[in-house]
Amino acid sequence: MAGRKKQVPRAQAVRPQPASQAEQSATRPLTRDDLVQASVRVDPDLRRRSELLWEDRSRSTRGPKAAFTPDDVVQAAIHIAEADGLSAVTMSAVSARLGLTTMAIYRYFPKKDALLDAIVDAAMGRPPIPSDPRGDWRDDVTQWAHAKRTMLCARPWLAELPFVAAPHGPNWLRWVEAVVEPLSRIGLNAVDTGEMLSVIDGYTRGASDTAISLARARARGTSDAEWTAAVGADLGRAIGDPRFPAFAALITAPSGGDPRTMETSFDFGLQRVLDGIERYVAATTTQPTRPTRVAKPATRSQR
Amino acid sequence: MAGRKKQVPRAQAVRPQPASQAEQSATRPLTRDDLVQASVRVDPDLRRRSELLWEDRSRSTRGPKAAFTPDDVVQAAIHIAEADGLSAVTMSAVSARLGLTTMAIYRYFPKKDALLDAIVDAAMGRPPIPSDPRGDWRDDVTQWAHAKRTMLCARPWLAELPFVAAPHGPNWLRWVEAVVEPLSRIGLNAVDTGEMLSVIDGYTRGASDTAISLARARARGTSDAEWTAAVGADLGRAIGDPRFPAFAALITAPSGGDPRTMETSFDFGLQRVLDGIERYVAATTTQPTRPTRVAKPATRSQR
DNA sequence: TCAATTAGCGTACTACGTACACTGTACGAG
DNA sequence: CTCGTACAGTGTACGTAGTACGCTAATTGA
Repeated sequence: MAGRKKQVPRAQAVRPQPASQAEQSATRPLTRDDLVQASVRVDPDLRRRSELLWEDRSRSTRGPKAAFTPDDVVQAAIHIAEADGLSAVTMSAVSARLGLTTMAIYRYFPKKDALLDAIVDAAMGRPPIPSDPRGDWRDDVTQWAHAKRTMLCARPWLAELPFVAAPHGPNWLRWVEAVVEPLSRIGLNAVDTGEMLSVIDGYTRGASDTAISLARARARGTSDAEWTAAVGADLGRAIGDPRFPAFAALITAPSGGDPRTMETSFDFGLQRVLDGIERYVAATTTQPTRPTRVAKPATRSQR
Repeated sequence: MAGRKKQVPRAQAVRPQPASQAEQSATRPLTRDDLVQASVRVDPDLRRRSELLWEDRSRSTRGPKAAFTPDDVVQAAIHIAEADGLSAVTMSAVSARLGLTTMAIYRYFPKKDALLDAIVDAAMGRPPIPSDPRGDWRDDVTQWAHAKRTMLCARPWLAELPFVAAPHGPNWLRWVEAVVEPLSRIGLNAVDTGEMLSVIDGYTRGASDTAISLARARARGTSDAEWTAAVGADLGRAIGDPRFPAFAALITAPSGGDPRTMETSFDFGLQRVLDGIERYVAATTTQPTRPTRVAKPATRSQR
């Protein structure tokens, strides 16, 4: 009943927020400070899901002993997801794997959403530990990005979940911490450091999509040849279509004997991103009075 | 029956591809050329879904006239998604909106998957048209990235779909074309142009996540204050926790009177990415014999 | 000892996707 | 003009998933 679907009455039209709130960040733009403010009044459903990720689940000793821990349930669900994909993770399947009946799972997680939250966080695992605090931040960030990409590719079923809106659990914070630490070594102020975090994490997740798609196809039993054929067939529709001349030229151009694998491509792009960060760092530290680089949308601010 | 779930038998263990294929891109690395190869033998289900996106749906004149077009169905579904979220898009709801019974939808789309594919492509809409071919590529790419981000934020329910594995429809190709065109103006070779495409699109999608999350909260009726409180409450758990010192320091640091909105933050990061690309362009064009920049993973290749 | 608390079970209800058979309609070949 | 073919939409029914609710039994603090 407390689900978040259909909270809005059907009669309400396309624009759920008529005029009371900004639709983009126009009238009341959200700033970083807003995010840091203390929580006052939160959607109780999300609140509960978040708490389930963080709270210590060992309160009462009364009653019969539980046969499993919440983590056992999560591991069972992850096992099913690895084997048969996320769609096979049903409450029945998870309980059956533990030798329980369907409803027993609800003693561990009140909703399937909450279980999925826990699965996401557990599946992320631990990030690599950065080098010593005197190491080169660029090496550590590179290692982090590759590790995150590898993690995402190893669990392609994670991409089937709405990654964005899930509550942030301990492992999520661990991953963030592992990249903020080297980024903090750059010497930028907090705001800029946050921007760099967004750039690197954004690139890492966004640019891993193709590899994730391949990994998912493999997990489904599709051969690499089949996958490339399917993707190639879609992209190939651009060839000869007058609507897509530039893209058609791109994919038909010879690669010139420099075949790059997906991972080296990822690394190549990552180094460009890090180059851009370094250029900013150089410009900032050389010139202590950093100019405010606020750009109007769709307009290049600075180069 | 033809679904892609449970194709792999349950007994198969965690690693679905034991030794026949490479697990990462180690033994048989996939290169860009593989993608361009002609299609031979493809998953018939995905094949069909892709064809439904491209084929001309006006073949036979026999039989009764259809009351709607496939696009009418898609628009009805999109309307429901905008109003009540993606979970409200059921076959019943879509047909009811058109004044039909549930099963009538299957005359237009054989599976819900196929309908969702069409919804995704239609919801992407048309990209902005690049400036004249003599314009600055950087302006056009910046405009494109902002437009894509705006598009994603305007339809936050798109993020609930597994964006990655969906077939690529006409609008998807239009968006790609719209950014490949200015990228082609840089003067890089095809391989490098493809890399830059990946960098920019990856950053754009990945770095839009927070804004999408906010947009989704708004669509659900959550106020901005509630959303910031929820996110802030999660992030705030880092404060005081010895496991997350760097991140705690980051979010507790004063912003120094330079509050950036989400959109300016996005643009700031985008300009860093474009800086990195420009730096590479400068290095490449100055020195015609471009060195092969292939990095081993987790190791910086060049700076 | 006993009352409170809680693990797991069984039943039942709802919603959703969709297979299948059926009805009626419109066109085109004869 | 007619009639068979092809197709739009309907109605029914089934399987699966999530989960509300109440029950039983086990465990332990008071």
